[in-house]
Amino acid sequence: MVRKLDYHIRLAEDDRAALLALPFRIRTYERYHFVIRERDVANHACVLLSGFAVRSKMVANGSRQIVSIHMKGEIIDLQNSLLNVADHSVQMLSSGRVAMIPREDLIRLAFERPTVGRALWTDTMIDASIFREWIANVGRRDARTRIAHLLCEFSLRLKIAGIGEATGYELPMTQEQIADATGLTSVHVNRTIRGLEKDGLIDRSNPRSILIGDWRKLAEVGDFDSGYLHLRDDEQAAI
Amino acid sequence: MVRKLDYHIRLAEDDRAALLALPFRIRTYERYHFVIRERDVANHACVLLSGFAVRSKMVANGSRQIVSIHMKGEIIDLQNSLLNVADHSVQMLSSGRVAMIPREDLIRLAFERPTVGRALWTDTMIDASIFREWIANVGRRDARTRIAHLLCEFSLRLKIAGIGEATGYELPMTQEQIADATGLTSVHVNRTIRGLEKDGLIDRSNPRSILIGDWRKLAEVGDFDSGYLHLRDDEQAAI
DNA sequence: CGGGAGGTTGACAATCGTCAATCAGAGTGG
DNA sequence: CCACTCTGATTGACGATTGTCAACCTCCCG
Repeated sequence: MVRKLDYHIRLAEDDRAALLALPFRIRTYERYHFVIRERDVANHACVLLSGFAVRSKMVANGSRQIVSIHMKGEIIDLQNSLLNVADHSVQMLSSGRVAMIPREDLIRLAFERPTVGRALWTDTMIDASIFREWIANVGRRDARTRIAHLLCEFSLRLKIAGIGEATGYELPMTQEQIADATGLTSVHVNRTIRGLEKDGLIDRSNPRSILIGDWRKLAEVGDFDSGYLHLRDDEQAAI
Repeated sequence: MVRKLDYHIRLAEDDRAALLALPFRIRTYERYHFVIRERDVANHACVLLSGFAVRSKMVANGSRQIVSIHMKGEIIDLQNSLLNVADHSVQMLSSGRVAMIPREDLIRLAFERPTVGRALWTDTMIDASIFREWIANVGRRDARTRIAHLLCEFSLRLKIAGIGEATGYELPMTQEQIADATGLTSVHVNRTIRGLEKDGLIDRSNPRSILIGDWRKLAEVGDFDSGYLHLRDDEQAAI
């Protein structure tokens, strides 16, 4: 988490130390367990220490929409906690550990140390930028493009976080979860993914991972422009 | 704007004064003019003083997605300015005035005065919450529900801002713009709106405004739950 | 009075969803 | 080791929502 916050706003040594000195409690969650549910009251900001998690919302007809996917090191529940009552659920995709930091301690730190505060605020902003891209993804792109876009985003974020390679990575999502993230049905996701495979863009011979044949080609199919991730210039250039 | 920031985080008199003392430059924009375009570098946070504006993104096939709609008093370009390079465009829906505050002055104030900082941060968070709801709206609801939801959100936000009534308001959007906000086509928006009219849910006898017959019924059709707007308890209760 | 933007409508096509059946693989208990 | 079960992937047939194309209409404004 410190590494991630340090990404845009350079943190001084004592800022890092203060972050690490925050009180916290660690909890382990099983796959598919909820860290928090819509409408609950949130008192803690949660940092994902291992595993993957999603944030999601339910709609009236019973279907759900995944609004973001998170990997280790990311802050998954700052938004709910600062707004007090949760407008979305946070659920584990795989088992993993979560550090829970009391809300007030984090807020105090944010304003005692402007650099930390600015880093947290920036993190919130980038979250919002990704939400905007997802609105466009779900609203204006066809199934093939949507899924390719999602795969590109995930591959790049994993690479930046030092968890995977751009050419392939472990994908902890079922096709139904991909459907919930892209606003499609699992059946259609299945067909679309098979189409991407047939065209040699991806390889799913191992059903729990993704191999990307030609990243640039997939990015083109997925109308993927990494600008919205607001990467640092050096990493932007390395894509 | 001060009024809006004061909404959740109670500002002291000197906090308000400091906000009002921020340097700014006022610009007037005509209808459809751009305040900022995707990929531009943003140096100013913009506050909408009058009129309406949208934020939007373009996708590869040439269509665009509106990701949010803004009314007077709202901060429309804080996100682009803090992230430096714009990931989306800001465009006027009607002519109006915009106050441009130098980014660094606003950031300095945010950390000099924690209360102001917390208010700005909260504003960012609520923006993000609305984005999440829009992802769900566009991803998982059918056309009728989507449009009804949009109309409900707009009506409520106008009411809270003291600009309109819940039962009816001026709607500065063409059907094509509604289409871009809901991920539909203007033709389908037209048909869907006519359907809502036929069922007596809304009245568009004046094409530039919306009259809502039965708010609760429209909210039900639109699967609208105001939780994601994070209203204050008193106003939440008054719905 | 002409031009243009936006609204309305119809016919038809395409994408995507629904329903349902089958299959493959992992874990479990006997 | 072998049923048994459960979850998730796969496939086909069919249907529904939504998009496309194109025409026409209605204002509003210079």
